[in-house]
Amino acid sequence: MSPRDWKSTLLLPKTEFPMKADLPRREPVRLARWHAENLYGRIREARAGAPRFLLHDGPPYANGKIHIGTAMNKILKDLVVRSKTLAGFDSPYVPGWDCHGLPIELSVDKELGAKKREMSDVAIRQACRKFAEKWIDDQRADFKRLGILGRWEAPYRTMDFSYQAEIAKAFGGFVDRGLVTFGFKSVLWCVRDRTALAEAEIEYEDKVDPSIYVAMPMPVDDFSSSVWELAALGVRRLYAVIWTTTPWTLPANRAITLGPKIEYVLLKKESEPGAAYLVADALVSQVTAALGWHDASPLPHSKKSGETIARAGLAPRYARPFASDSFDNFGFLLGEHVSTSDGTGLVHTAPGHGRDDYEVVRRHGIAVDDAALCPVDEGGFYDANAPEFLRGKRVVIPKTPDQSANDAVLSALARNAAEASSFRDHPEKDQSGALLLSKTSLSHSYPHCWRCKQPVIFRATHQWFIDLHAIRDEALAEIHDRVKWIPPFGENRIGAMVENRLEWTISRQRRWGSPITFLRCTECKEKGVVSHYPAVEGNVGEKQKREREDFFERVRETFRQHGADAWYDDERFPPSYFLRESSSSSSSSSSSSLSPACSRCGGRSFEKVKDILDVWFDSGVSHAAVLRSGDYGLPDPYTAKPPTPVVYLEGHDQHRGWFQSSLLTSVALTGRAPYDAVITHGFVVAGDGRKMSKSLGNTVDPQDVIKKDGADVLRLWVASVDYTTDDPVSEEILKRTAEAYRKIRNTARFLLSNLFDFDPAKDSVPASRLEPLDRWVLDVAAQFADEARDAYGAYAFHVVSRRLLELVTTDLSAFWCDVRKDVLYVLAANDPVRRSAQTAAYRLAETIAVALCAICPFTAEEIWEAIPGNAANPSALFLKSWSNLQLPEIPSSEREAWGRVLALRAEFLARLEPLRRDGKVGSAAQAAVEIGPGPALDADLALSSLSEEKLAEVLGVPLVVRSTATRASEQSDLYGGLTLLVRPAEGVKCPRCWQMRKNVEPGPDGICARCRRVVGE
RNA sequence: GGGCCCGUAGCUCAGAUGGCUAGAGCGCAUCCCUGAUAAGGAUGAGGUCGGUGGUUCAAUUCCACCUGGGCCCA
Repeated sequence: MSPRDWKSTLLLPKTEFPMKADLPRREPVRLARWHAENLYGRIREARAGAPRFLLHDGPPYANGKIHIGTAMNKILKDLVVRSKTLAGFDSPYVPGWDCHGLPIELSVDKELGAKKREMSDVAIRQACRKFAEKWIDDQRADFKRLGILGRWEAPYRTMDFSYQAEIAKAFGGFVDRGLVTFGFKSVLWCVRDRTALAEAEIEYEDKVDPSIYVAMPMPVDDFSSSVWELAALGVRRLYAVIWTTTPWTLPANRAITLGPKIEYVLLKKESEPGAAYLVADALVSQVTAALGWHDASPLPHSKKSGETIARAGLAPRYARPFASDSFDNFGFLLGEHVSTSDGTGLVHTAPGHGRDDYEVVRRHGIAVDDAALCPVDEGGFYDANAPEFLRGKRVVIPKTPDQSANDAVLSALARNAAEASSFRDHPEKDQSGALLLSKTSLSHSYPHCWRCKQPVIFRATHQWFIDLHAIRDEALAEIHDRVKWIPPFGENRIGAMVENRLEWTISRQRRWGSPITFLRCTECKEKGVVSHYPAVEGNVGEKQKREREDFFERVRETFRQHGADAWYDDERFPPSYFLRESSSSSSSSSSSSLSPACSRCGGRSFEKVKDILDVWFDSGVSHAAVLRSGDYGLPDPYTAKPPTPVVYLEGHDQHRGWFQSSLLTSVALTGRAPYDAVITHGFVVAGDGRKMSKSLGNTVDPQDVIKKDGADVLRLWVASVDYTTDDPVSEEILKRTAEAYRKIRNTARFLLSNLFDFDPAKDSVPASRLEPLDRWVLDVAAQFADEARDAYGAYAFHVVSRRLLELVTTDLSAFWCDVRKDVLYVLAANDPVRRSAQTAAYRLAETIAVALCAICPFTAEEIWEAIPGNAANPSALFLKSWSNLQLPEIPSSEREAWGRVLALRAEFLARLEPLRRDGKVGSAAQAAVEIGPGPALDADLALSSLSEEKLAEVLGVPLVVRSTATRASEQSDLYGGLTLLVRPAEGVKCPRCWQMRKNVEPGPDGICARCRRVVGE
């Protein structure tokens, strides 16, 4: 006869909650339900009227699949939104997309191929729109799959008609403030395709160019004599030596740039008494070697810094070549970009043909607005601004040697060299007296057009700018005084960038974007004059101001209705369309109102400017287009009372990008920063800390993680890293994350499985009647909840996830759950002690679900709905807040007492180990403890209401004996030398509760007295 | 080349204003349990705190330089 089956009399855990998460399969099901029941909308309704908190989405660019960095960014945002909701706020989230711009246009170019040439602007733009829409759909599906909660059915898109209208309005606002200017700027230019190129359209390839040294004469006059003791040095002729690989830019020379800290000397040749050549001290040997000047050496006491030379303050100081007036130049300028790694340390500066050149001139406050600064036309030919004998020569890719600008320039210079008198009156001679000192050739890396593969040039072209001078101080004040930067170094970073930024070039010669809505007078254009309507200048009369306002309002209305495509549709919306009076204009217009005229020539024929705005302008005005306009279901956060806090959260690369464009536009238009706080995160890198790249094969694809582990694991990873630095991700790291996930899941499952017969309404034990151990564990949960709430408040998500994991592993799984099994399984269902433990388990499960609901929403809800009483309305979890958690706390004295008791437990476990090693006991359940006398311990036990019996439960042993004897060998460090003896427990293992008991009944079916009482019979 | 930032055990993180044998969780090793079971528990081994120099009675913590890495510029 087999022994009786006591197991069936136990209340063993029971649950439907699966141990295996199977997230890749289950998450989509839950997602579909959230969508079907409009969870986002329900949360909005439930939180209506609550204090509002606004995370404003920075729009990702709609041209490809999301990568791990995009995923992390969106998950972090979701953590903010969900944790704020959890904190009781109404925290809406309207996701957005950045839709205009070059990358999309280029992709569409590629798709269209030759067809593009026959397509209208509007048709091209529609193709771009389709392309963006496709990727928005793709990305939206991925974001939703990540569990990001938001207004996905109505996101904002910078190509929305309403958004385009707001862009145009914002642009008008800039014009109104007088911040928009028009001028020249050096941009990359392909002379074959006759078009400006963006950095992304450039390929670097080797090219052979002339390498020349040129000496430009400096007059021996008051200026030069104020710097050097020329008379004493015996100098009668003075030259500044420059080096260049683009001789064709010499006719555009306007300055020589020196390094402020670089030391310069005067070189003298034995063979050429009376002449001196200015070069950088550090480059003397390099230059003399290159020129073959074996007899050259620096003049004594001629060493001067660039700063000294340039600041001497007397102009002009050198003769520039190829000019009718050689002294018509900006003289010596200072530039930090000057180096002594090659050349002469004196940089030939042509603001019409170089980016640095342009910058250095602008930084000296010199306007670059004269067409003569760039004597090269669209095809790369010298134009009327070049000396007559150079006109028609081509600066790059000449078809014949005769057409070569470089050759023409070099021979003109050569005619000067060595004072060859026979050329004195040659018509194709440079008159400045510049000397070609040396000409060799050099192979170097040079930018080429990616389409036609030809070398490109820098060429000054008409561009639109936003002048940042007027708003810089305001912007800096906002950066430093209003905005909270998280982490704090963001303040430095963006502050330095804004301080050093000269201007914002906002025009692009492209089609896919929001247009710069100005008209240009065609009559003036024929005369080579630029005249715009409405007035560009800030300082205009009332009438012009009103005209301008009307015009931009007309544009805004049109775009709102028809989109910015209207600007490109000259048939339906000719220039005159925009010149009609705005419908919102209040003036009683006479029916015979004349269309406006060009302020310069009085002409009435206009064409549209077809440049588009820099895409950073588009996304930069999202605060206006999305937050202020009301077009996307959001009440204006800035005028709300009290104002709604607005937070931006992006990678720290956006200090130069969106954070800055948003700040500048908002300051210019409204005088304040658009955000109250800016959170930045680092970049996702590979496991070894290096950047991810497809060629290295070290990328992690979010799709793969979702397919393998599920979105919740990816989310837990995001929540576990300190996002303020770079964030490595690798298979190993994700494996660790998945393990942590399983730990949390299994512990929750244990709690749930012990609630199968628990009805919270009927069976809950009030806090005052909870068992000491359960009071303690709920206090631990309360402490955790406080810390988690604070950490969420500080956006320190990794602190939340770490603390949650610690709670779950240490306090729950390894201790409370383990020790509580006896009570939960063995006692009668309704035993108050068991109900106490269940009450604790119930609250703990709730706590885990709530704490986890932002980090792992799928799993949190799964836990939540498995809690008794919640199945009917699982997503109610997402309407909970911390205050819904009922976690009784205990006095700190009791908490501290528990701390010491648990130290006693640790000591006991350590002392148990030798017995286990010797095979005397298997586990704590087979051990007994004899504890010596200790008044301090007695006090702690009293504080924590622990009888000897309950202390035994805490230690997980069947018996604790207090003895009066003190044996030195058993002394511990606790309680001033408390004695602690661990030994095998006496008695017999009860077949029902598996505890070692002395009171087990004899016979094959004998059980202990406690079990007998439970079982009855 | 410049600006900003980062570098604590295999992994993720703690380590106010410099001060005990640098901590936690995970992982790992060994052991236990088999009534959370493709689970659970215990114990333990792991760190020249990126490197060098300096300030100090004392530095992971302050300073300088170097090195590796990231972002943004040039």
